[in-house]
Amino acid sequence: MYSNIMIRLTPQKLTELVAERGLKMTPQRRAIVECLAATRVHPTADEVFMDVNRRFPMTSRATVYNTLNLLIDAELVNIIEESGVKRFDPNLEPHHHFICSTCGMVEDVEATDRLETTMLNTGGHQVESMQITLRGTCALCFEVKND
Amino acid sequence: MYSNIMIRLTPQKLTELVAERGLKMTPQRRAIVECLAATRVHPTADEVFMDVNRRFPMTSRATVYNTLNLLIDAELVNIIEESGVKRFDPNLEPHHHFICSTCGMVEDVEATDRLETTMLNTGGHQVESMQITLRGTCALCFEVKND
DNA sequence: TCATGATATTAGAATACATCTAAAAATGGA
DNA sequence: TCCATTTTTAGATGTATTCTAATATCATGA
Repeated sequence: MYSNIMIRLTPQKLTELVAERGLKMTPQRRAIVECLAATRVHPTADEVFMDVNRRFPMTSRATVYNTLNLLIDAELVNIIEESGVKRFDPNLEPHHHFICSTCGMVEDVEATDRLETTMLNTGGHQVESMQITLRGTCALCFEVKND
Repeated sequence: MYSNIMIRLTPQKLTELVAERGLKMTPQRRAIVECLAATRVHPTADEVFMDVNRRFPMTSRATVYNTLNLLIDAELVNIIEESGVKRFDPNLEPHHHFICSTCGMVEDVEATDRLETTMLNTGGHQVESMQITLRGTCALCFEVKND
């Protein structure tokens, strides 16, 4: 399902960001980025917080939120909002999402050129990005339903 | 920009819903639906609350949230989540959205057949709906920036 | 290496949005 | 009109995020 050439957030990208902006490299920032870089489940802020605290107990929520916001601001992480929950997506390759209405799972869907070429009438606004969200029942939940 | 044939939530639809489910018709429910039916700005729950309170002072937030959730459950209203804010959309015609990154404005974008025919590889999941979100700078904000 | 100044982290308070609760009020059918 | 049921209400509670200000850490230059 996933190819290996996907562009992803890496610890190296954090180092670049920190240098660019005159920020400081900290173990917390590194741990948060490593957590994001290692997962494909689009974790929530709380999931990142808990993951980081396994390795760095005493990491505060404020630091997790600050770092996530820093990464979003730098466009190294995208945000997905669904059912009142924000999820963080470190996949930098243009792509879309499938969200399961039953279990809430969010999965990346490869973008195709065909769909990127939009014919939508946007009423004179400057369009900078396009995001498709597919909703439905994931293969697993569908199986559970029909047994 | 908007055609007149758009399918929209109407007070009549509320009446039908209430009859269908054995619920009761109340002035609060009617006022909330009238507020939604009359607007194209995709109001937040708080905006609905304030609008309804202009005509019905003492309407509680709980009632507004209950009614909005009832309408969402009945699929008479759709929800748009952006920047941590939920907005309510009474346009029932399949359509997409443009969101201005500067002012936060959400505008409906007509759906075209061409785009509905998706060629996306969805990895064996059952896709039930497709929602496109375009982001950028709206005509007004673009003008302000460039003067 | 160390001192220095700037930046980051922390715990807990504050805020914002949404839901829950239980008592009072309103609805609509008999 | 009466009555059972549903709805509404104000305020409490819950949940996610941001703010605060004191403390700790980082990285530069001496």
